[in-house]
Amino acid sequence: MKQRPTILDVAKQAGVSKSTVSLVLQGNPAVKEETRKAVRQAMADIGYVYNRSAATLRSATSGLIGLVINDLRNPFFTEFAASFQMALSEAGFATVLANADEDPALQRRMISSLVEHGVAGFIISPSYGEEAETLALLAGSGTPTLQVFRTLEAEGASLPVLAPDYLRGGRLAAEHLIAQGCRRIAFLGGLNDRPVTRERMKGYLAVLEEQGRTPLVLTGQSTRAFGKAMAARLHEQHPDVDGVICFNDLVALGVLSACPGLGIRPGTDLRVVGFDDIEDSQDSVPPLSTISCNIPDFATETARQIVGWIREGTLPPARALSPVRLIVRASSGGA
Amino acid sequence: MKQRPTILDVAKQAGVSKSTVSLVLQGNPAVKEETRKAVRQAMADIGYVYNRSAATLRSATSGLIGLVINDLRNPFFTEFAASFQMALSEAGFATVLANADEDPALQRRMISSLVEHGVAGFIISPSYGEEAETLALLAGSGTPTLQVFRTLEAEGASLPVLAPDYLRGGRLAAEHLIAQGCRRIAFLGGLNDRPVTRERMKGYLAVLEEQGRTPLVLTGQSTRAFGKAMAARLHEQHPDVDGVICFNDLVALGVLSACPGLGIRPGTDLRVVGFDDIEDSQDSVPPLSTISCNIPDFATETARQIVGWIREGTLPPARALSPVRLIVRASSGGA
DNA sequence: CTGAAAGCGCTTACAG
DNA sequence: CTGAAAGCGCTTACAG
Repeated sequence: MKQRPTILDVAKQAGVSKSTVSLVLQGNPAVKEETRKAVRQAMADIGYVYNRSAATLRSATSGLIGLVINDLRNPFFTEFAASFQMALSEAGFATVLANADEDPALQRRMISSLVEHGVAGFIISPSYGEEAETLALLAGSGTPTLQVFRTLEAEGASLPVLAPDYLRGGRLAAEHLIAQGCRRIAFLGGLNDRPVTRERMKGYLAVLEEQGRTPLVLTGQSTRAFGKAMAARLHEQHPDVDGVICFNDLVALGVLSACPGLGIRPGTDLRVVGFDDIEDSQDSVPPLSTISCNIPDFATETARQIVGWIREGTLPPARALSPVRLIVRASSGGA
Repeated sequence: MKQRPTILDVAKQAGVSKSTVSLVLQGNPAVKEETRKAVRQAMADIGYVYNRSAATLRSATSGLIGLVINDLRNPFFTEFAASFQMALSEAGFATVLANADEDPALQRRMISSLVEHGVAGFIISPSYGEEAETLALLAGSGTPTLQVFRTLEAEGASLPVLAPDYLRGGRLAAEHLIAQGCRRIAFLGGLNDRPVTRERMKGYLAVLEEQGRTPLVLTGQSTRAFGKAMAARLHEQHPDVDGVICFNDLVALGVLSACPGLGIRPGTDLRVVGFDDIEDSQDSVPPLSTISCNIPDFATETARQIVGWIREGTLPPARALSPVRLIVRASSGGA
C-alpha cells in the first residue's frame, strides 16, 4: 500500500512548485485561474488528501474548536451541541467534544487534553467547581474561550459569556400567567444556589413584587421526577396555587404528567409554563407553554463569535444576552 | 508574550537531551526513574504543553477518533455519544464529533474533513444514502472504521458492525406481552424499509407466528406525535388490540400520553412496550416497559473495539450483536 | 505570479 | 540508558 500523496506529488503531477500548490490550497488569489485548475485536477487525479496536522504544526493554528459541555445527556445541551457543530463545520472548523458530566476535575483534564490537541478556541458550558484552577488553565493556554449558558468566575479572572436572557424569560412567564388570570403563582425547581436558577427566579420575583403578590418558591432538582413530586405537594399543601413557572421543561413535564392522577386539569385548574422549549414540549399532554432560548440561533451566534475572535481577533462582549421568547401553548390555557 | 516551551526547553531545564524528554513523554521504560522525575519536574516548572500536532505529523497517528452520528438530536444517540466520549477519553483519545443530520451528502463532507484532520479511527452510525461513495471514501482513507446501530452496505464493500440484538428485543417484547395475557398485539412505528425496523419487527413476527396469531403492523415515523396518532387509530379501528410493541420509546410515550384522553387505561386495557430505554421512560405515566440496549455498556464496548483495532490491529468481528434486555414497568402491567 | 530554502515540534532509527 | 541527525508535510518569508 503506497503512502499518501503530499503536495510535492501534486506539484510534480501539475508541473508547478510545491509553493504554488500550497497557495492554491489556501485560496490565495495571486494564483492564475488556469494554474489553479491544473493543480486541482492533479489533486483529484492522484487522490491527494490535505494533511491538517502538518499545516497546524507550521502555522500554529488548528481548525479544531473544543466544545466542553457540563451535561451532554441533557437534551437542551445536546441540541446546542448539534446545532453548533453544524454551524461551525460551515465555517470550516471541526468540533472536538468533551462531556464533563458536571465533574470539575474531569472538566480540567479534558480541557488540558484539548489544549494539547491545539484547539483554536473553546466553547464552554462549565461545570461548577475548581473555578480558579480552570480559569488559570484556560488563561495560561491563551486560547480564545467563550462561556455559554453558565458563568465561571474567580477573583479578577473571567471570560466572555453569551447566555440567554434568563431574567427576561422569568418576567415573560410571570407576566403571561398574570394576564391569564392566575391568582397565586409558584416557581418550581432549579438548584437554589445556582446562578441560572437565580436569574430565572429573579424575573419571576420582580413581577410578583411589582404586583404586590406573595411569591412561593420550591427549588430542587431539575427533573421530571421532581416536577411530579412537587405537583402532589402543591395539591396538598398549597391548593390555592393556580399557576406555576418551572425552572425548566423537564420539571414542567413532570408536573403535567402528574396532573391527571391528582384530578387537576392542566391549563385550567393549574396553568404551567416551562423553560427551554425542548422538543418534547410540543408533544406533551397538553402541549407545554415555555420560554424558548432559540437554541439554533444561539448556536449560530456562538459560532460567529468564536470564529470572529479566532480569525479577526474580535473579542466578544464581556457579557452578552441573547433574546428569549414566550411560546404559548395549551398548558397555560393560551390560544 | 513568550511562545510555548518545547521539549528542547524541557531538555535544557532538566539537563538531558531532547530524545530523553520524548522517551519520557511516551512512557518508555528504558528511562531511569530518577531521570523521569527530573524531566517531569522540569515540564511542570516551565509550563510545558505537549504539542500533539507535531507528534501526529511525525508518527502519522493522531489521538483523535471521529464520531459520525446520523441524528444527534435523538436522545438515544446523544446518550451513546456522551458515554462513548467518556470511555474514549479514558483510553487517551479525544472525540471529534459530526452530526450528519440524516443527510448523506453532509455525511460525506464531514467524513472528508475528519480524514484531513487525520483521525485514527471512525465510529459511524450512518445516514442512509450514497452508500457506495461513502464506503469508498472510508476504504480509500484506510482508516479503521466501525459501524454502530445501523449498517451501510454496497456490493462487495462493507465494514464491521456492532449493533444491539434488535431481533431478540422484538422477541422479548412479544413474549412478555403474551405472558401478560394479551390477545392481540400490534407493532407500531419505524419506517418500513429500514433495516432496524425490519429487525425489531422480525422478532415480533416470529413470536406471533409461533403462536399462530395474526400480526398487525402500523409502521411510520418514530416520534411521539406518531404514537399519539396511532393510539387514536387503534382505539377506533382496532379496539381488540390489547398490547403494542413500539419501534422506540418515543412512539410508546406518545401512545401513553394519548391514553387518558381516549379513556384507555395503559397497563390494563392496553399494555405498551417501547424500545431503547431512554431516560424519559422511567418517568412517564405510567412508567414505560421497554427493551434496553444498555447504551453505556454498548459505548464502552465500541470504544474497546476501535481502540483495539487502532493499537493492536485487532479487526472487530464483521457483525457483532450486543445483548438487550426487557425492562418491565407498569405500562405493560408488570410487577 | 513561481521557485528554493528554512522551520514548526515532535519521533525515529542509529550510534555510543 | 543518552545524544546527534534526519524527517513527517505543510507554510512562510524572500528572491526572482
